[in-house]
Amino acid sequence: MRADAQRNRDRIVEVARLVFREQGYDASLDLIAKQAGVGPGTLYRHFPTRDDLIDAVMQAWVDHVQETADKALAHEGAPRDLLLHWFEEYVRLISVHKGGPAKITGAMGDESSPIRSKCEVLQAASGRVLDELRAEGAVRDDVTPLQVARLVGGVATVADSSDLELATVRPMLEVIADGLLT
Amino acid sequence: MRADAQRNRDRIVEVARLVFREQGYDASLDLIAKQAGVGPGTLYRHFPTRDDLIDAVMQAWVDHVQETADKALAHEGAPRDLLLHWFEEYVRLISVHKGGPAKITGAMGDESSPIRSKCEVLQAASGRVLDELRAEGAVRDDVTPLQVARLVGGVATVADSSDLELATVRPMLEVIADGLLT
DNA sequence: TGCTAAACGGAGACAGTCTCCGTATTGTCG
DNA sequence: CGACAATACGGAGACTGTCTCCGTTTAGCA
Repeated sequence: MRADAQRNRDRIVEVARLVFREQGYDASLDLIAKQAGVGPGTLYRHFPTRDDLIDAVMQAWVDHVQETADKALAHEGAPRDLLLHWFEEYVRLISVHKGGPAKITGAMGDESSPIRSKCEVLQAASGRVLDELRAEGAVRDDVTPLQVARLVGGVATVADSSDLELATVRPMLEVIADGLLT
Repeated sequence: MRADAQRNRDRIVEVARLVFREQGYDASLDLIAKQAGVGPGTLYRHFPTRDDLIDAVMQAWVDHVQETADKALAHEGAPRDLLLHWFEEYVRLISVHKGGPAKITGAMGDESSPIRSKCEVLQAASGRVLDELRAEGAVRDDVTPLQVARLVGGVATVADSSDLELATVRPMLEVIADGLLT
């Protein structure tokens, strides 16, 4: 890629990150282009679809997911606590941007979504936690990690769109955790 | 209301029902107006917001909810079966239109949403089923009906946006049911 | 029949998406 | 260094959807 193209691409992603955080994932792309000091054409050439741009913005977020999963795994205590703790972190992780939960959970399992690659990291992290517990025989094994991700993602989606407090969300996560534990 | 106004209103609702079913709740309102043979102004006077129109469309749906809840309650069998059966019906009920689950679950508990009145019927129906089971001491009582509605609504939202089969959804509902049962 | 309040409808302002293509910049090769 | 592809830019503008304003029409009543 030509140097100027790279520069512009970086600037667009940087601006998009800020705008998305402020206005949610449905912010105007033309506005992002303008704020980045480029024409709409340039933005659309680099990122043909909105999802492509979101995908780029999420790159940084991926590292954060990895780290959080590591911490959750290091968490000492009863399986229920570990599970609940991870669920809470999971909800927090996918809720950093307004509309994030729906976006991410919807993309999960959708082969054609460019966001999916990012979801895989999340799913992998989730899988690690689940495997850990499964090895101890603490959770039922007739439910796939993907289904668990969707269950928790569903709660996060509702919480996001209804602006629910963590205190309201926790009992719902408890239900899922209890339903999962053997 | 003047007779011609009533006629137009009815026509708009009727057309909207068909269009929403086909294209989902984000179909073009101007198109609905055109199909109903009225100007956009007329549509927007009757229904200032999209939600107001959706609300009107849902009126018929409410009766259906009532009826389904009655049937579920008449369902003989173990509490787990009753619960699971109701959950499946619940998902089906709120999924009749594309985008319905997100719309309905998001409106739940939002005082200002015009759709909420319709959700109340759903919540009431859900409450009846839950109360029935609670009376038998079959389900935990530290979770509110609203939270249950959100849990199941979350699953439906994900299922809707990911086009999941009922077979994929059922295990997720089982998790919730098992987490709820004492 | 004539009047008035109510209702209509469509032109058009506005905002967002996305593309096309003339112009400008980059990097390479003689 | 200079010229020439190749690459990238950007913005005008087509298109779609939302929503409003206001001149025109109509229903219903006296």
